[in-house]
Amino acid sequence: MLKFALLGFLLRHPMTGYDLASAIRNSINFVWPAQLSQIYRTLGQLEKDDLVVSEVEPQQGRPDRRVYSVTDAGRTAFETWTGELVTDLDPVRVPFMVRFFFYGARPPQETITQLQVLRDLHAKDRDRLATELRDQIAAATAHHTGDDLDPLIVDSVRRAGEMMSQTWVDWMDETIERLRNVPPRSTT
Amino acid sequence: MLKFALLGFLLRHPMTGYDLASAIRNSINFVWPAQLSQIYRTLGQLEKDDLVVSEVEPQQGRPDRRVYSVTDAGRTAFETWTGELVTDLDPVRVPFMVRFFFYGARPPQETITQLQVLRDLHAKDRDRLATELRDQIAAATAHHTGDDLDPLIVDSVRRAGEMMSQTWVDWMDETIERLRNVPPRSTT
DNA sequence: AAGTTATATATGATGCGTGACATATGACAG
DNA sequence: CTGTCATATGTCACGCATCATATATAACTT
Repeated sequence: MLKFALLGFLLRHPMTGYDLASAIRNSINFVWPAQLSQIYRTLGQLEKDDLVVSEVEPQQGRPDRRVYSVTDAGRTAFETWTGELVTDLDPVRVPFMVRFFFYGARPPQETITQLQVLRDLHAKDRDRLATELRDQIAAATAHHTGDDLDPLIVDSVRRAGEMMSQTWVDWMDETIERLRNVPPRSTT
Repeated sequence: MLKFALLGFLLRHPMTGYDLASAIRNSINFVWPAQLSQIYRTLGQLEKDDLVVSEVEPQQGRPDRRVYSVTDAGRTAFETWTGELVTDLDPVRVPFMVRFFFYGARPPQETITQLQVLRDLHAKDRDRLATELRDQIAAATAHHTGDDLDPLIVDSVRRAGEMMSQTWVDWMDETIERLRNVPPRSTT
Protein backbone atom coordinates (compact mmCIF):
# COMPACT_ATOMS: atom_id res chain seq x y z
CA MET A 1 0.00 0.00 0.00
CA LEU A 2 2.62 2.51 1.13
CA LYS A 3 4.63 1.35 -1.85
CA PHE A 4 2.04 2.74 -4.26
CA ALA A 5 1.52 5.91 -2.29
CA LEU A 6 5.25 6.62 -2.52
CA LEU A 7 5.23 6.00 -6.27
CA GLY A 8 2.26 8.35 -6.57
CA PHE A 9 4.03 11.17 -4.77
CA LEU A 10 7.33 10.61 -6.55
CA LEU A 11 5.58 10.77 -9.92
CA ARG A 12 4.56 14.35 -9.14
CA HIS A 13 8.20 15.18 -8.56
CA PRO A 14 11.30 13.37 -7.33
CA MET A 15 12.12 13.78 -3.66
CA THR A 16 13.75 12.23 -0.59
CA GLY A 17 12.34 9.91 2.05
CA TYR A 18 12.20 12.79 4.44
CA ASP A 19 10.24 14.89 1.95
CA LEU A 20 7.85 12.00 1.39
CA ALA A 21 7.15 11.86 5.10
CA SER A 22 6.10 15.53 5.03
CA ALA A 23 4.02 15.04 1.91
CA ILE A 24 2.14 12.21 3.58
CA ARG A 25 1.71 14.13 6.82
CA ASN A 26 0.05 16.95 4.86
CA SER A 27 -2.33 14.83 2.85
CA ILE A 28 -3.17 11.18 3.40
CA ASN A 29 -2.02 11.01 7.00
CA PHE A 30 -5.53 10.34 8.32
CA VAL A 31 -6.16 7.52 5.87
CA TRP A 32 -2.60 6.15 5.87
CA PRO A 33 -0.04 7.40 8.38
CA ALA A 34 3.57 6.37 7.78
CA GLN A 35 6.69 6.43 9.91
CA LEU A 36 10.00 7.54 8.46
CA SER A 37 11.49 4.16 9.23
CA GLN A 38 8.85 2.44 7.16
CA ILE A 39 9.26 4.92 4.32
CA TYR A 40 12.99 4.26 4.09
CA ARG A 41 12.44 0.54 4.15
CA THR A 42 9.82 0.71 1.44
CA LEU A 43 11.99 2.94 -0.73
CA GLY A 44 14.71 0.32 -0.37
CA GLN A 45 12.37 -2.39 -1.65
CA LEU A 46 11.13 -0.22 -4.48
CA GLU A 47 14.70 0.40 -5.58
CA LYS A 48 15.55 -3.30 -5.34
CA ASP A 49 12.57 -3.99 -7.61
CA ASP A 50 13.70 -1.27 -10.05
CA LEU A 51 10.52 0.73 -9.62
CA VAL A 52 12.47 3.77 -8.45
CA VAL A 53 16.09 4.97 -8.74
CA SER A 54 17.96 7.26 -6.39
CA GLU A 55 20.69 9.82 -6.77
CA VAL A 56 22.73 11.21 -3.91
CA GLU A 57 22.95 14.98 -3.58
CA PRO A 58 25.86 15.90 -1.33
CA GLN A 59 25.20 18.46 1.41
CA GLN A 60 27.41 20.06 4.00
CA GLY A 61 26.52 19.90 7.66
CA ARG A 62 23.65 17.46 7.12
CA PRO A 63 23.40 13.96 5.76
CA ASP A 64 23.41 13.84 1.96
CA ARG A 65 19.99 13.88 0.36
CA ARG A 66 19.02 10.72 -1.50
CA VAL A 67 16.53 11.83 -4.13
CA TYR A 68 14.24 9.16 -5.58
CA SER A 69 12.51 9.17 -8.93
CA VAL A 70 10.16 6.70 -10.58
CA THR A 71 11.31 4.43 -13.43
CA ASP A 72 9.17 3.41 -16.40
CA ALA A 73 8.47 0.12 -14.67
CA GLY A 74 7.43 2.05 -11.58
CA ARG A 75 5.07 4.22 -13.55
CA THR A 76 3.50 1.15 -15.14
CA ALA A 77 3.09 -0.54 -11.77
CA PHE A 78 1.44 2.56 -10.39
CA GLU A 79 -0.92 2.94 -13.33
CA THR A 80 -1.90 -0.72 -13.13
CA TRP A 81 -2.68 -0.24 -9.48
CA THR A 82 -4.84 2.86 -9.92
CA GLY A 83 -6.60 1.14 -12.82
CA GLU A 84 -7.74 -1.89 -10.81
CA LEU A 85 -11.41 -2.05 -9.92
CA VAL A 86 -11.82 -2.55 -6.17
CA THR A 87 -14.71 -4.93 -5.49
CA ASP A 88 -14.26 -5.63 -1.77
CA LEU A 89 -14.44 -3.40 1.24
CA ASP A 90 -11.31 -2.86 3.25
CA PRO A 91 -11.21 -4.68 6.58
CA VAL A 92 -11.57 -2.23 9.45
CA ARG A 93 -9.66 -2.40 12.72
CA VAL A 94 -10.63 -0.11 15.57
CA PRO A 95 -8.82 -1.13 18.75
CA PHE A 96 -10.90 1.14 20.91
CA MET A 97 -14.14 -0.50 19.83
CA VAL A 98 -12.80 -3.89 20.89
CA ARG A 99 -12.08 -2.50 24.30
CA PHE A 100 -15.46 -0.83 24.45
CA PHE A 101 -17.14 -4.13 23.59
CA PHE A 102 -15.89 -5.47 26.91
CA TYR A 103 -16.95 -2.49 29.02
CA GLY A 104 -20.14 -4.24 30.14
CA ALA A 105 -18.68 -5.14 33.54
CA ARG A 106 -17.30 -1.68 34.26
CA PRO A 107 -19.05 1.21 36.00
CA PRO A 108 -21.02 3.32 33.50
CA GLN A 109 -19.51 6.56 34.81
CA GLU A 110 -16.04 5.34 33.94
CA THR A 111 -17.18 4.52 30.43
CA ILE A 112 -18.82 7.91 30.03
CA THR A 113 -15.61 9.67 31.06
CA GLN A 114 -13.64 7.59 28.59
CA LEU A 115 -16.05 8.39 25.77
CA GLN A 116 -15.89 12.10 26.53
CA VAL A 117 -12.11 12.12 26.18
CA LEU A 118 -12.27 10.54 22.75
CA ARG A 119 -15.27 12.61 21.71
CA ASP A 120 -13.25 15.77 22.20
CA LEU A 121 -10.28 14.41 20.29
CA HIS A 122 -12.51 13.52 17.35
CA ALA A 123 -14.12 16.96 17.51
CA LYS A 124 -10.68 18.56 17.34
CA ASP A 125 -9.82 16.44 14.31
CA ARG A 126 -13.06 17.38 12.65
CA ASP A 127 -12.46 21.09 13.24
CA ARG A 128 -8.95 20.94 11.87
CA LEU A 129 -10.16 19.10 8.77
CA ALA A 130 -13.09 21.48 8.31
CA THR A 131 -11.04 24.68 8.61
CA GLU A 132 -7.24 24.64 8.42
CA LEU A 133 -6.79 21.80 5.97
CA ARG A 134 -9.76 23.02 3.96
CA ASP A 135 -8.17 26.45 3.54
CA GLN A 136 -4.81 24.93 2.69
CA ILE A 137 -6.37 22.91 -0.09
CA ALA A 138 -8.36 25.88 -1.34
CA ALA A 139 -5.16 27.97 -1.43
CA ALA A 140 -3.28 25.28 -3.33
CA THR A 141 -6.20 24.97 -5.72
CA ALA A 142 -6.02 28.65 -6.65
CA HIS A 143 -2.92 27.88 -8.72
CA HIS A 144 -4.74 25.23 -10.67
CA THR A 145 -6.19 25.75 -14.13
CA GLY A 146 -9.74 25.02 -13.03
CA ASP A 147 -10.76 22.02 -15.08
CA ASP A 148 -8.36 19.76 -13.28
CA LEU A 149 -9.76 16.88 -11.24
CA ASP A 150 -7.00 16.84 -8.70
CA PRO A 151 -8.21 19.53 -6.28
CA LEU A 152 -11.66 17.97 -6.16
CA ILE A 153 -10.22 14.58 -5.38
CA VAL A 154 -7.86 15.91 -2.75
CA ASP A 155 -10.67 17.83 -1.11
CA SER A 156 -12.91 14.77 -1.17
CA VAL A 157 -10.35 12.85 0.83
CA ARG A 158 -10.35 15.66 3.36
CA ARG A 159 -14.13 15.61 3.36
CA ALA A 160 -14.16 11.89 4.14
CA GLY A 161 -11.99 12.59 7.16
CA GLU A 162 -14.30 15.36 8.26
CA MET A 163 -17.40 13.21 7.92
CA MET A 164 -15.87 10.26 9.72
CA SER A 165 -14.73 12.41 12.64
CA GLN A 166 -18.18 13.94 12.85
CA THR A 167 -19.78 10.50 12.88
CA TRP A 168 -17.55 9.42 15.73
CA VAL A 169 -18.53 12.53 17.67
CA ASP A 170 -22.18 11.73 17.03
CA TRP A 171 -21.74 8.12 18.08
CA MET A 172 -19.94 9.07 21.27
CA ASP A 173 -22.64 11.61 22.14
CA GLU A 174 -25.40 9.13 21.45
CA THR A 175 -23.69 6.42 23.46
CA ILE A 176 -22.99 8.70 26.42
CA GLU A 177 -26.67 9.57 26.41
CA ARG A 178 -27.68 5.92 26.37
CA LEU A 179 -25.33 5.17 29.26
CA ARG A 180 -26.74 8.05 31.30
CA ASN A 181 -30.19 6.49 31.04
CA VAL A 182 -29.10 3.11 32.38
CA PRO A 183 -30.95 2.38 35.63
CA PRO A 184 -28.58 2.14 38.60
CA ARG A 185 -27.53 -1.41 39.20
CA SER A 186 -29.67 -3.28 41.68
CA THR A 187 -27.29 -5.14 43.94
CA THR A 188 -30.02 -7.53 45.07
CA MET B 1 -5.29 -6.55 20.75
CA LEU B 2 -6.65 -9.92 19.66
CA LYS B 3 -5.02 -11.30 22.78
CA PHE B 4 -7.34 -9.28 25.01
CA ALA B 5 -10.38 -9.97 22.88
CA LEU B 6 -9.77 -13.70 23.29
CA LEU B 7 -9.38 -13.32 27.06
CA GLY B 8 -12.64 -11.36 27.12
CA PHE B 9 -14.57 -14.06 25.31
CA LEU B 10 -12.98 -16.89 27.28
CA LEU B 11 -13.93 -15.17 30.55
CA ARG B 12 -17.59 -15.51 29.59
CA HIS B 13 -17.06 -19.21 29.19
CA PRO B 14 -14.24 -21.54 28.20
CA MET B 15 -14.14 -22.60 24.56
CA THR B 16 -11.97 -23.69 21.65
CA GLY B 17 -10.15 -21.66 19.02
CA TYR B 18 -12.76 -22.64 16.51
CA ASP B 19 -15.54 -21.43 18.82
CA LEU B 20 -13.71 -18.16 19.34
CA ALA B 21 -13.63 -17.59 15.62
CA SER B 22 -17.43 -17.89 15.49
CA ALA B 23 -17.86 -15.66 18.52
CA ILE B 24 -15.77 -12.97 16.84
CA ARG B 25 -17.56 -13.35 13.53
CA ASN B 26 -20.88 -12.73 15.27
CA SER B 27 -19.83 -9.68 17.24
CA ILE B 28 -16.67 -7.64 16.75
CA ASN B 29 -15.93 -8.78 13.23
CA PHE B 30 -16.45 -5.33 11.76
CA VAL B 31 -14.16 -3.64 14.26
CA TRP B 32 -11.63 -6.47 14.51
CA PRO B 33 -11.77 -9.39 12.09
CA ALA B 34 -9.59 -12.40 12.93
CA GLN B 35 -8.44 -15.42 10.96
CA LEU B 36 -8.42 -18.86 12.56
CA SER B 37 -4.71 -19.12 11.99
CA GLN B 38 -4.11 -15.97 13.98
CA ILE B 39 -6.43 -17.11 16.75
CA TYR B 40 -4.55 -20.37 17.21
CA ARG B 41 -1.25 -18.57 17.20
CA THR B 42 -2.44 -16.07 19.78
CA LEU B 43 -3.88 -18.80 22.00
CA GLY B 44 -0.48 -20.44 21.86
CA GLN B 45 1.17 -17.27 23.13
CA LEU B 46 -1.44 -16.76 25.81
CA GLU B 47 -0.83 -20.27 27.06
CA LYS B 48 2.94 -19.79 27.01
CA ASP B 49 2.44 -16.67 29.14
CA ASP B 50 0.17 -18.59 31.53
CA LEU B 51 -2.80 -16.33 30.87
CA VAL B 52 -4.89 -19.27 29.70
CA VAL B 53 -4.78 -23.04 30.14
CA SER B 54 -6.14 -25.71 27.82
CA GLU B 55 -7.62 -29.14 28.25
CA VAL B 56 -8.06 -31.63 25.45
CA GLU B 57 -11.50 -33.15 25.00
CA PRO B 58 -11.27 -36.29 22.87
CA GLN B 59 -13.76 -36.64 20.02
CA GLN B 60 -14.41 -39.35 17.47
CA GLY B 61 -14.41 -38.58 13.79
CA ARG B 62 -13.06 -35.04 14.28
CA PRO B 63 -9.93 -33.59 15.77
CA ASP B 64 -10.01 -33.41 19.55
CA ARG B 65 -11.30 -30.16 20.98
CA ARG B 66 -8.77 -28.10 22.88
CA VAL B 67 -10.80 -26.03 25.32
CA TYR B 68 -9.18 -22.92 26.74
CA SER B 69 -9.96 -21.16 29.99
CA VAL B 70 -8.55 -18.03 31.60
CA THR B 71 -6.18 -18.21 34.58
CA ASP B 72 -6.13 -15.73 37.46
CA ALA B 73 -3.20 -13.99 35.83
CA GLY B 74 -5.21 -13.82 32.62
CA ARG B 75 -8.16 -12.28 34.38
CA THR B 76 -5.92 -9.68 36.00
CA ALA B 77 -4.29 -8.83 32.66
CA PHE B 78 -7.71 -8.43 31.08
CA GLU B 79 -9.03 -6.24 33.87
CA THR B 80 -5.94 -4.04 33.75
CA TRP B 81 -6.48 -3.62 30.06
CA THR B 82 -10.16 -2.68 30.27
CA GLY B 83 -9.32 -0.31 33.13
CA GLU B 84 -6.78 1.76 31.17
CA LEU B 85 -7.89 5.20 30.10
CA VAL B 86 -7.38 5.62 26.34
CA THR B 87 -6.14 9.14 25.59
CA ASP B 88 -5.14 8.84 21.93
CA LEU B 89 -7.14 8.12 18.85
CA ASP B 90 -6.45 4.93 16.98
CA PRO B 91 -4.55 5.38 13.73
CA VAL B 92 -6.81 4.77 10.77
CA ARG B 93 -5.83 2.91 7.62
CA VAL B 94 -8.16 2.91 4.63
CA PRO B 95 -6.40 1.46 1.60
CA PHE B 96 -9.14 2.53 -0.75
CA MET B 97 -8.80 6.19 0.20
CA VAL B 98 -5.11 6.10 -0.66
CA ARG B 99 -5.98 4.79 -4.08
CA PHE B 100 -8.71 7.36 -4.47
CA PHE B 101 -6.28 10.15 -3.57
CA PHE B 102 -4.41 9.33 -6.76
CA TYR B 103 -7.46 9.18 -9.03
CA GLY B 104 -6.91 12.74 -10.26
CA ALA B 105 -5.37 11.59 -13.53
CA ARG B 106 -8.08 9.05 -14.33
CA PRO B 107 -11.30 9.59 -16.27
CA PRO B 108 -14.11 10.78 -13.96
CA GLN B 109 -16.54 8.17 -15.30
CA GLU B 110 -14.22 5.39 -14.19
CA THR B 111 -14.03 6.87 -10.71
CA ILE B 112 -17.80 7.21 -10.53
CA THR B 113 -18.26 3.56 -11.46
CA GLN B 114 -15.75 2.55 -8.81
CA LEU B 115 -17.49 4.61 -6.15
CA GLN B 116 -20.87 3.11 -7.04
CA VAL B 117 -19.56 -0.41 -6.50
CA LEU B 118 -18.32 0.41 -3.02
CA ARG B 119 -21.36 2.51 -2.20
CA ASP B 120 -23.57 -0.52 -2.72
CA LEU B 121 -21.34 -2.74 -0.60
CA HIS B 122 -21.47 -0.24 2.25
CA ALA B 123 -25.23 0.03 1.89
CA LYS B 124 -25.50 -3.75 2.17
CA ASP B 125 -23.38 -3.69 5.33
CA ARG B 126 -25.49 -0.94 6.79
CA ASP B 127 -28.70 -2.85 6.10
CA ARG B 128 -27.37 -6.02 7.66
CA LEU B 129 -26.26 -4.13 10.75
CA ALA B 130 -29.53 -2.24 10.99
CA THR B 131 -31.77 -5.30 10.69
CA GLU B 132 -30.39 -8.84 11.06
CA LEU B 133 -27.71 -8.15 13.63
CA ARG B 134 -30.01 -5.76 15.45
CA ASP B 135 -32.65 -8.45 15.82
CA GLN B 136 -30.07 -11.01 16.90
CA ILE B 137 -28.88 -8.74 19.65
CA ALA B 138 -32.43 -7.90 20.70
CA ALA B 139 -33.23 -11.64 20.88
CA ALA B 140 -30.16 -12.35 22.96
CA THR B 141 -31.02 -9.42 25.21
CA ALA B 142 -34.42 -10.88 26.04
CA HIS B 143 -32.72 -13.43 28.30
CA HIS B 144 -30.98 -10.69 30.26
CA THR B 145 -32.16 -9.43 33.62
CA GLY B 146 -32.67 -5.88 32.43
CA ASP B 147 -30.31 -3.83 34.52
CA ASP B 148 -27.30 -5.29 32.83
CA LEU B 149 -25.07 -2.97 30.82
CA ASP B 150 -23.89 -5.62 28.45
CA PRO B 151 -26.72 -5.56 25.87
CA LEU B 152 -26.49 -1.77 25.63
CA ILE B 153 -22.75 -1.94 25.04
CA VAL B 154 -23.04 -4.72 22.49
CA ASP B 155 -25.74 -2.85 20.64
CA SER B 156 -23.69 0.34 20.68
CA VAL B 157 -20.89 -1.44 18.88
CA ARG B 158 -23.39 -2.53 16.28
CA ARG B 159 -24.69 1.00 16.07
CA ALA B 160 -21.17 2.34 15.42
CA GLY B 161 -20.90 -0.03 12.49
CA GLU B 162 -24.26 1.08 11.17
CA MET B 163 -23.38 4.76 11.44
CA MET B 164 -19.98 4.32 9.82
CA SER B 165 -21.45 2.38 6.89
CA GLN B 166 -24.08 5.06 6.44
CA THR B 167 -21.44 7.77 6.46
CA TRP B 168 -19.49 5.97 3.76
CA VAL B 169 -22.64 5.71 1.67
CA ASP B 170 -23.21 9.44 2.15
CA TRP B 171 -19.63 10.28 1.25
CA MET B 172 -19.73 8.14 -1.87
CA ASP B 173 -23.02 9.74 -2.98
CA GLU B 174 -21.71 13.22 -2.34
CA THR B 175 -18.47 12.53 -4.15
CA ILE B 176 -20.19 10.95 -7.16
CA GLU B 177 -22.30 14.10 -7.37
CA ARG B 178 -19.26 16.33 -7.24
CA LEU B 179 -17.58 14.31 -9.99
CA ARG B 180 -20.67 14.53 -12.20
CA ASN B 181 -20.46 18.30 -12.07
CA VAL B 182 -16.85 18.44 -13.24
CA PRO B 183 -16.67 20.33 -16.54
CA PRO B 184 -15.46 18.09 -19.39
CA ARG B 185 -11.74 18.38 -19.80
CA SER B 186 -10.66 21.00 -22.31
CA THR B 187 -7.86 19.46 -24.33
CA THR B 188 -6.59 22.86 -25.41
C1' DA C 1 -21.42 -39.31 -7.59
C1' DA C 2 -19.02 -35.17 -6.77
C1' DG C 3 -18.46 -31.01 -4.49
C1' DT C 4 -19.02 -27.81 -0.66
C1' DT C 5 -19.61 -26.65 4.13
C1' DA C 6 -18.89 -27.38 8.94
C1' DT C 7 -16.13 -29.34 12.37
C1' DA C 8 -11.27 -28.92 14.40
C1' DT C 9 -6.08 -27.99 14.91
C1' DA C 10 -1.81 -26.28 13.50
C1' DT C 11 2.64 -24.57 10.97
C1' DG C 12 5.62 -21.91 7.58
C1' DA C 13 6.54 -18.16 4.65
C1' DT C 14 5.80 -13.62 3.98
C1' DG C 15 4.08 -8.74 4.31
C1' DC C 16 3.76 -4.63 6.55
C1' DG C 17 3.84 -2.05 10.37
C1' DT C 18 5.87 0.20 15.00
C1' DG C 19 9.34 1.84 18.40
C1' DA C 20 13.90 2.32 19.84
C1' DC C 21 18.40 3.32 18.63
C1' DA C 22 22.52 5.50 16.20
C1' DT C 23 24.55 9.60 13.95
C1' DA C 24 25.22 14.59 12.86
C1' DT C 25 24.55 19.69 12.88
C1' DG C 26 22.42 24.29 12.26
C1' DA C 27 18.88 27.35 14.06
C1' DC C 28 16.09 29.14 17.40
C1' DA C 29 13.88 29.69 22.09
C1' DG C 30 14.20 30.20 26.91
C1' DC D 1 24.27 28.21 27.56
C1' DT D 2 21.22 24.49 27.21
C1' DG D 3 17.60 22.17 25.22
C1' DT D 4 14.84 20.79 21.49
C1' DC D 5 13.34 21.15 16.84
C1' DA D 6 14.20 20.52 11.91
C1' DT D 7 17.06 18.37 8.68
C1' DA D 8 18.49 13.69 6.97
C1' DT D 9 19.49 8.55 6.70
C1' DG D 10 19.26 4.20 8.22
C1' DT D 11 19.17 -0.56 11.15
C1' DC D 12 17.31 -3.94 14.56
C1' DA D 13 14.01 -6.29 17.17
C1' DC D 14 9.52 -7.21 17.44
C1' DG D 15 4.32 -7.47 16.81
C1' DC D 16 0.60 -8.75 14.39
C1' DA D 17 -1.55 -9.90 10.47
C1' DT D 18 -2.39 -12.75 5.91
C1' DC D 19 -2.29 -16.74 2.77
C1' DA D 20 -1.20 -21.29 1.70
C1' DT D 21 -0.87 -25.74 3.24
C1' DA D 22 -1.72 -30.22 5.80
C1' DT D 23 -5.01 -33.51 7.91
C1' DA D 24 -9.65 -35.84 8.69
C1' DT D 25 -14.61 -36.87 8.49
C1' DA D 26 -19.68 -36.20 8.55
C1' DA D 27 -23.53 -34.00 6.50
C1' DC D 28 -25.74 -31.66 3.12
C1' DT D 29 -26.30 -29.93 -1.73
C1' DT D 30 -26.34 -30.27 -6.65
